[in-house]
Amino acid sequence: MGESTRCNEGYLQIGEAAERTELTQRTLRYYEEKGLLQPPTRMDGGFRLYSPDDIERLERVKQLKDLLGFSLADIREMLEADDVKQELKAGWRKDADSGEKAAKIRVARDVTLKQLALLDQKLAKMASLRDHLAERIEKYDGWLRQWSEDGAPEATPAGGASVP
Amino acid sequence: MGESTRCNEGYLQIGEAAERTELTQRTLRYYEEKGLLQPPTRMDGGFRLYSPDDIERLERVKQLKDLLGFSLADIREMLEADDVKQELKAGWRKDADSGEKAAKIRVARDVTLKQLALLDQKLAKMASLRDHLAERIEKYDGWLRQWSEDGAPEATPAGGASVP
DNA sequence: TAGCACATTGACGTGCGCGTTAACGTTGTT
DNA sequence: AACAACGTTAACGCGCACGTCAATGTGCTA
Repeated sequence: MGESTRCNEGYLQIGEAAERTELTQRTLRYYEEKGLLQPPTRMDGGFRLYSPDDIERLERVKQLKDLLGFSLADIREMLEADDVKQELKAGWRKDADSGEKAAKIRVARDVTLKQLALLDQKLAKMASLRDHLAERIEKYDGWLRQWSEDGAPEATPAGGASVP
Repeated sequence: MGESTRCNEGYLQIGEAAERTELTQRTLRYYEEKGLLQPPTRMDGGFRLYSPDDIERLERVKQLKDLLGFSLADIREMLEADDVKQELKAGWRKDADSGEKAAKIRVARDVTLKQLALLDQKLAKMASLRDHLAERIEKYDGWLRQWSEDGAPEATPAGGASVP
């Protein structure tokens, strides 16, 4: 078969996982080594098998790295809150006493809150920067208008980028 | 004198410049080496003297680095638009023909526009991430409420971070 | 003029985030 | 059984963004 319906239900080998996430195999192994993913399951021969959840996590790592420019260590920290969520999704019904559960959830909640606060700070600063840029553009346009009225007459059909 | 009213009008030596900007002397020299600043003026002996404009620029570099996580090369590019602004501020009245000026300004404007578009993309993605985090917190709170109603009764005065 | 804080260049070192190569094992097909 | 395609670990290398000496020169003060 040319098309690959290879491994069990949506589980991917490292090559395919790398393609899907647009990361390199080296990077996947590196992230595993650095504890950003819990080690994926292996085939009998030792080949890594990435679950859909693993893929999801890899995509979150990528997102965080591209977006925030954080170090992998920082990202590792941030993802620890995710882990609690995963533990919830998995078989937690029949687990230990509810006090522990609640405590863990509270920790995860607080961590997430701090992340949110941090993100809001960044967003605010970036918004401010954005406004500065916008102002500058208006100034430029002002100078250009004044120049073309006052001085030499020149057509000015500059290419524009839309700002939705 | 204990207080330092040292160099001429607001010009700072590298040590003080480093303090003001919260960067290291090494970093300042490195940024200069990499062309992020035009080389500052020197005293007779060769000591660097940073003008207020230099300080401003350093602070912008820092802001861009912290905020966006860009490489210094990227930042260098972004700052080239700033340079045009500076050229405007300086003696440009009696300069070359107005066609050149207008062309330069148009270039700067377009570069700035692209930066703005990029920033808006980032902002959008970050806002989306923010919403995800907020949703998660609500879910956590939901679980916690359900647990405390359904199961063990426990006081829950978790420390909160305000989100203005 | 001595002394001390501060600066200069130059060189080497460091941690991160991978890239690259080598030597070797596994899978699936023919 | 043979073969290509894919995977494994281990090790070295690299570019970036500086940190950290070392040897030397400068500025101000006493």
